[in-house]
Amino acid sequence: MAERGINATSVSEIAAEAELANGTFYLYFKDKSEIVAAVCQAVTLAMHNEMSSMRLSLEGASARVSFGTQQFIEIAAAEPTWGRLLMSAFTEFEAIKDDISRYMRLDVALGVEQGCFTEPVDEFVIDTLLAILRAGVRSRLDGASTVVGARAAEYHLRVLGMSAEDAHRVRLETDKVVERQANK
Amino acid sequence: MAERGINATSVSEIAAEAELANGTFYLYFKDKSEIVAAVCQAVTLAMHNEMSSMRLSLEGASARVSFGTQQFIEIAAAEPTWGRLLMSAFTEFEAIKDDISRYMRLDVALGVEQGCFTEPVDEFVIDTLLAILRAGVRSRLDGASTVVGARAAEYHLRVLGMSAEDAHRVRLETDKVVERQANK
DNA sequence: TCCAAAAATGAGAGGTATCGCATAATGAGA
DNA sequence: TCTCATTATGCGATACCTCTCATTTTTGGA
Repeated sequence: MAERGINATSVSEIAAEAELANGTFYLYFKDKSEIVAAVCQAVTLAMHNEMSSMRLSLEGASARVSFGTQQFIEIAAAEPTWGRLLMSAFTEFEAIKDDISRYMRLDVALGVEQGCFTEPVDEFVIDTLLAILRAGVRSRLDGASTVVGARAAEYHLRVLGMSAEDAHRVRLETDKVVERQANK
Repeated sequence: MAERGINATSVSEIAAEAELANGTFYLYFKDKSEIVAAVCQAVTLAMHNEMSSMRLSLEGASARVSFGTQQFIEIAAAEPTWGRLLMSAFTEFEAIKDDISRYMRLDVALGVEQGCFTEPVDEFVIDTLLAILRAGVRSRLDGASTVVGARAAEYHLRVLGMSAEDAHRVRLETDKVVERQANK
């Protein structure tokens, strides 16, 4: 599915791979989209694990948001096959939203507590941040440079209420950390 | 298609309505998605026309962006059938992006000229603004109040480099105009 | 050994997109 | 005005797909 695309992978193929008949597939998944969601959940979990230790080492919530955003985009770009799969699942399935936003929510809430974000943590801010993240990943997969990750990170901070200058400063500071992570 | 949904409308039905055979459909559209894009293009054009006179009466680019964003969301919410159609087309088809962003581009460029926006007008800002707009429409269609329109407008201005306070001020000022448009 | 529940099956209904072929429209030259 | 090659338009059988459902097979506790 990751290699040939979602549409090019038929349910019959999946069933055959599992040595089951076509119809049996539907006993385990409501429809084709549900298995895609399940795969994406695993992918996002792996992505979060890959960056969690470094993310948690950052004290400031704004730095965490900045780092998380850039890193998510870079990881997705480093594995375009999975990145693309994730993108196609992003809008089609509600379920995936929760998985991707889980850590984002925590960081944003922390930022409000720390006083660096003025925006309340509700469904709509999260949706907005996710939308920006998605735009960043898409752009990066389409060939844009690493700069889009940095910009997406700054946009996140701006939406959360930080001034353009502060957002820029925070993002510059996380660049070292992003660099360090890239060399791992 | 608007009434029963995209998926519930089969190509054969469309062809039958046009009094043509199934296969003939594909002489006019590459695939089903292409006719959806064409329909959406017409819808967005109608939406822009509906608000263009009021939008152009605003002098400041930031006010135009704020008004345009809120108004787009409200129009889409007022005609949920078309709004939903638009949303499903939004991510699936590149073509629709250009139609929706056409006027946004002009307003943002004007804002840079007027000095109220610091962000360069490139593909990625536009993608980001569109992503936020989309999140707003979706949220509104899912039952959120008119507040999401206002918030989406402020987020737009923040991403474009305005401080949270300035963005808020501009948005409050456009509220009267939005009100006036709603009563038309 | 029996049998109800659980698991699996595959035919079939309805969909999308393709393709080779048939027919209609066009327009340049005699 | 007629002819006819060329191009545009239309057709429907076909391959392959998704999802449903009546039916059959398997399983494991009594």
